[in-house]
Amino acid sequence: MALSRERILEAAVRLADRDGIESLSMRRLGQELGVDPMSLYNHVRDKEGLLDAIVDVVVGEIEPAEVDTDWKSSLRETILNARRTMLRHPWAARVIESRADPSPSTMRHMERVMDIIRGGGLPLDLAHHALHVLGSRVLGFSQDLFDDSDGVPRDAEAAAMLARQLAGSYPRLGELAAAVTHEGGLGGCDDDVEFAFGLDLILDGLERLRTAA
Amino acid sequence: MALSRERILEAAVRLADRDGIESLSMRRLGQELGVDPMSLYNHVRDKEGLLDAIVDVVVGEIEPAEVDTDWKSSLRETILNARRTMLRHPWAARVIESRADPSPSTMRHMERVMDIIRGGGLPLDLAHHALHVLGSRVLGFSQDLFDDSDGVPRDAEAAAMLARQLAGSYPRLGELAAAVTHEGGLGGCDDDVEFAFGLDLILDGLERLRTAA
DNA sequence: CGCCGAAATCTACGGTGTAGACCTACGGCG
DNA sequence: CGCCGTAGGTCTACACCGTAGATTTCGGCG
Repeated sequence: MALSRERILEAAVRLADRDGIESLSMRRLGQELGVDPMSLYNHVRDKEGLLDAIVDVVVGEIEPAEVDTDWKSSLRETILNARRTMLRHPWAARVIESRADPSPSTMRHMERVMDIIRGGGLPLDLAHHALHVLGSRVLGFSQDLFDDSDGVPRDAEAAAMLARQLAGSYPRLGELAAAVTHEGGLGGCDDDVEFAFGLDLILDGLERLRTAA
Repeated sequence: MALSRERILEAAVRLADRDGIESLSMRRLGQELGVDPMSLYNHVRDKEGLLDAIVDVVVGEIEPAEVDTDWKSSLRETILNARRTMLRHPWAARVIESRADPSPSTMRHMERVMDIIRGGGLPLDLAHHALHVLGSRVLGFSQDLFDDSDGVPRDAEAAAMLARQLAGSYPRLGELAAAVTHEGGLGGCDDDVEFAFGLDLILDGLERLRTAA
């Protein structure tokens, strides 16, 4: 089977999915394909070019939303689709952020997003703000500062212990941790609902600004 | 002058500021300090430990907000202070995102943020949501998907050209680019006002949820 | 002085991306 | 058929990286 750009990209994505992005080296990739590492350079400018390319592949996997008269629903669906894609390739967010310029499929995605926003009747300046405030969320990044579904899900005992010890130096975070780890009120911390909560808060804010204008 | 952890960290931050984070290697850093690279390992576990440490230094530079009765103003000020710090160290955001756990000064910062939020009267569950929706914004990351102050600020001619060529494949982005590059309506694209816009939209949304509850 | 422990250094190993020379196979053409 | 240009695969080699492990240096103290 002849080496080809497509085969290289497919293998690269597979390797990153399986072993993590830090394991994606030209040598490992060549090995994966049973080929000399230098052969890859006939199909890809350099490693940066390879990363550009697999980002393009992954972003290209995002499904467009169904046509829908309601701009908020369409946008919501598009962004949740993006998030689903990024969850399938956990390394992708980091790599995308490290690219200087958006890839073609990223441009296509942004165009679709912008089309939904403008089609919904938001004026150009508000649409511009919307793109900024949504930020990397339009590509499905949850952009959480740190993972507070920590404390190991099932070990409620240890989690509560950690929350209590946290409370010594950081009382406010301690009470939060205690509550999140089920001991107190809000049960657990579902990333999906948090993502949706933030997204809806932003979309609602935008709509309010639209009707105000 | 004896080598010390403090001197190492200071030099590392300086080097990253000056030459970019990708130039920060143990060898380069040793050279910067006129010392054998291996000497650094007497004060730092390994390179990851070094990165952990300089993140902690940078986040520690964030100034707390003045005491203020208005939680929204205090939080706004804290977050804008964080942003100022991050703008001084453009590499920091990327490095912070690559850490698995928050550093001590990050914890302190989060504690202050949480204290402001809770002090403002937001119930615990809403405070939890708030931390998530603010995400990395609490550390001042603008998390823009790509830099749309592109097109080279001063070269309005070329920028308009680029906008027009963009309009071929991506009409919605094209009209946006045209407007942003001053030719149309909204003049330019100020990252600071965009950051503040998004922040205020989120803060206002949170306040509305608070009063609704 | 001698000794000890910590800090600094030296050497070396296995990894990285990739430049440049080399080889090889194949399609087109006289 | 023979030839040759070219595209793609391979080989070798270089400069860099992080760091393990052995070794040397040096300041303070008995």
